[in-house]
Amino acid sequence: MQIMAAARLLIDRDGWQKLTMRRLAAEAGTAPTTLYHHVRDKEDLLTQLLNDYADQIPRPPLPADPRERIITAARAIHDSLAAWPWITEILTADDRAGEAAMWMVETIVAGAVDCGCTTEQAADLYRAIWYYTVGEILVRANAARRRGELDRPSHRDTLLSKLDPARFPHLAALADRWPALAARDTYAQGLRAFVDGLLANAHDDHPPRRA
Amino acid sequence: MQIMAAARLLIDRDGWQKLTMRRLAAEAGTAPTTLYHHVRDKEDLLTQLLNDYADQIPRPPLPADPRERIITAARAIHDSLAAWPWITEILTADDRAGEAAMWMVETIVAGAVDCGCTTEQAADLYRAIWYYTVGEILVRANAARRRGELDRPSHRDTLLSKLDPARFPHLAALADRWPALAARDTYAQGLRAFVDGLLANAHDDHPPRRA
DNA sequence: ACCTGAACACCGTTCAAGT
DNA sequence: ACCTGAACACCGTTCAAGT
Repeated sequence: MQIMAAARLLIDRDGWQKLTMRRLAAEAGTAPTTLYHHVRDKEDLLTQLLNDYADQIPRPPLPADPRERIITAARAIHDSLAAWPWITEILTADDRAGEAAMWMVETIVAGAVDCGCTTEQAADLYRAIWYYTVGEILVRANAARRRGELDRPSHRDTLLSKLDPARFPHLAALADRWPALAARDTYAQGLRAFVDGLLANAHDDHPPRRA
Repeated sequence: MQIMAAARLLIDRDGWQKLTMRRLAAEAGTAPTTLYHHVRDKEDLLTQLLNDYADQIPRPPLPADPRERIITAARAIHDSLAAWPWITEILTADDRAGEAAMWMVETIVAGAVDCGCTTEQAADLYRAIWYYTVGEILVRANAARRRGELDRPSHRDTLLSKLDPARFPHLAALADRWPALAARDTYAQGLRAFVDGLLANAHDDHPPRRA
């Protein structure tokens, strides 16, 4: 559909905050009111965009080891969302996450069960990983956007450099290295630690058949 | 300030999406243009609201054990943000997190260092916990808002109940229990697992002096 | 069927003018 | 100093009317 292509173009060029029905109509070469014959309202438009994108997320080959399957599935979703981070904002603001992402949920829950979790523990593990993934994408995407918009010195960085070393000894010592540290992509590393911790804690409550 | 009190009232009553300069002026009993003598613009207003709230977050007494200090600090921030979740949206969208939250960063970094982490590992640990915390609050707050707005059946839940059991065996089996499981507050449990996993992985790379 | 202009009920913000 | 009405440049959406 013509409209969806125009919407994708505008979002990539100007950011999704700048997408309005009127701008979209101008880009698509129609009247704003015409759009309402193709989508119910703006929310519906964004949902369709979300689902189209979700359907495109490639399913990676899954390793045999269940723990690695969990990590592979989470990383696949993370990397796809990170490539178009505004999608995540709709995903959390909106309910209609499509069936497209369900393979990831199933894969993670199945992996956790194969690691010896109960189904409840597996569901909790999935949710914990989802929270971590969403948070990482939102925080880092907004930080990146700000770096692009602002000229140079972020508020947080200047605040860090002026901290009282008596009250904040570790932060003051880290201040000049902080921007470089915060810019690193540590998602995968954190994910691995999280999965390890979640599985270990699950086994404490409910030891698996064979350790 | 009169204006800030009115803003808090409106946000609590109607949600922060509904807060507009014009509505706020009406509530405060002035003209919309008058607001601009007290705040630079709408973003400035939200930032002031954020900082006022952050200053109020109580600092809990910190236990002696460094791992428990990390968990206590993270939970204190989490619980405060969860009580007024829209704050988190501004916190991620906006850069100007005040000095008020810095004690939490310092406490977590210091706790990680006391657990044997290098400063880099401590900074990574803090960031990972922050991502998890932000994600948990945003996802759950939006889910709760939707439960309030929508009449009853969430899209996700109906989608879950119609899953093909052949392709999604675990999810299909969990479908009817999913809403109840997802409504549970598992933040603290996940936090503990995450901290355990992060510290264990850090020690693999860099074993602490005394284990 | 598909499209549209006019219109409605809103926004955030500026600025010259009032007390 | 503090406040304000008029105005500007926008929004999303509806609806009767056009082809």
